[in-house]
Amino acid sequence: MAKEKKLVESITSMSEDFAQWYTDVVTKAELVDYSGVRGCMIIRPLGYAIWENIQKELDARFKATGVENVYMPMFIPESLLQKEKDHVEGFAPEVAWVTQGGLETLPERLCVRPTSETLFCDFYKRIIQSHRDLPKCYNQWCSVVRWEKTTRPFLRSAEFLWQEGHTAHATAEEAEARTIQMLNVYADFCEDVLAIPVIKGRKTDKEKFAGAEATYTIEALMHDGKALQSGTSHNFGDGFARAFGIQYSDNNNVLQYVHQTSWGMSTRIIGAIIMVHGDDSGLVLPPRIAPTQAVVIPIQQRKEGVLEKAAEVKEALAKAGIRVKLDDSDKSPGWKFSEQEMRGIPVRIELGPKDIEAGQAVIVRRDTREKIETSLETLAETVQEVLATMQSDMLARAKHHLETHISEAHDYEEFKDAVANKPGFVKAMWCGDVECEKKIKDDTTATSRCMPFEQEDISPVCVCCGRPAKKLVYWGKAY
RNA sequence: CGAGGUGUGGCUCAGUUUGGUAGAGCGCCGUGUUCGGGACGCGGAGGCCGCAAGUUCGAAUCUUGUCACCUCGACCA
Repeated sequence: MAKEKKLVESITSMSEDFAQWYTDVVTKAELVDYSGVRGCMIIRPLGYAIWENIQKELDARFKATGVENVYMPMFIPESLLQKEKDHVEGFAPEVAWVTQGGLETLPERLCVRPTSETLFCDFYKRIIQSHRDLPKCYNQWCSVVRWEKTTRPFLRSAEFLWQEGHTAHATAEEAEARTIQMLNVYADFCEDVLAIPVIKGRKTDKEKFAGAEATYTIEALMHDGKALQSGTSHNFGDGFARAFGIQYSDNNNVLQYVHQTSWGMSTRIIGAIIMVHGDDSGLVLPPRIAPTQAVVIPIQQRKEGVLEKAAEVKEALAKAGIRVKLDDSDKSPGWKFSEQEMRGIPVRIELGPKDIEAGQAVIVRRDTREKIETSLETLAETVQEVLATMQSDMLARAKHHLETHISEAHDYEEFKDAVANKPGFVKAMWCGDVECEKKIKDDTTATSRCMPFEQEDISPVCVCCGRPAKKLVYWGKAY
């Protein structure tokens, strides 16, 4: 009896089958639908509204650091893509090609952008001549295409939405500073707005972006203990500049190569919101990102005055700046409760004849189902408070989950046991040799997630080979 | 790309072994009673069974081919 009743029978429970739970939530909360094109998803109004909020928040943060938005073509001539060797090798297996225009075969095939470094480089080469032209800090919101073998809504789709920032700087120091700055923008955004704590660190050479000198990442931990790379920021050094010939005259009139960065966050982060906060009743949206923060559910709505009062309450909340809706459909209240929970709306406000008589309403939190009876006079303020509390509680819970799912391994047996039996990140020392990374992956399927900025020294030797250790690495199974 | 699985009203599926008038539940439409955790009555609409050939008097069912999707691996945000 103590066991919580599962209110929504149509969602597979997390503990039973996490992958199926994810698919159920994504489709039943109407975030996405499958399309007629393999691996491509239809993002439905709720899913897209979440993305719009993400865009709004991130865009403001970018612009506060001096970033300007542009738009690049979605096609890249093959010759352009070929210019940076590591880059093309990294992306070649997953690009889509356009070979025909109208009825004619194209003289040079066009790649549908998997990312736009080459286009930005080609453009920067033309518009940068002097140190006075620097820095250039451009960003674009667009979709990209990667011909993935297996796909999942949000987590890995053949076409996905993202933003990609591309900057060019006079010095290596400036480029490095910008790389770290943008990583911090992502990390702060995840914590403050999405209530998702992340581990910040640097990727190993094996895991870094094709063509980058250094890749920094934020890694989030999903409810099932798997890691999700949630945003990346790359320092290209002058590698792309040399490949594309992007040079400027410094103040001594000496030609110098620019130093570049790029950084991106995609609709994949919506998958993180789902898998960090969701529960067996469906989606749970952090109030700050929720398209609808509160829904007013009238009880016995055909009774005299109920709907009118409900509409009044809704207006009052809207006036206070709360994103609120009134559900006056003729479904039963129980149905509406489940629907609200499935779609992750942070609070619902129940309002029936009894409440109206008492001059109150019942606020119910999505995350805890706590019921709070509140006077109608102070309802807006109380809802604001509840939303704020819920936001911070969600972050605290996610932090607790993260902290309690990090284990340490000092030798290989301990490591293999941790990967197999302790879901989450495993901290272990590494010698820096890619062969050890490969062996670990072959033996355990875990990959290096990052070398955290906050380094510790938990053992003098590599967890894999026993040679002297160079770095502490977070390892884990990843999406 | 490897291994498995599934295609039948909007959804979930039964029917296929043994060929013989296409079914159920949910949803949907109309209507009335309901309403504090997925209400109920009555009436109704909706499917050439993924697609294409073949076998047969007759194919959702048998044969061959083909396409799509899902799950798990290898590759990636």
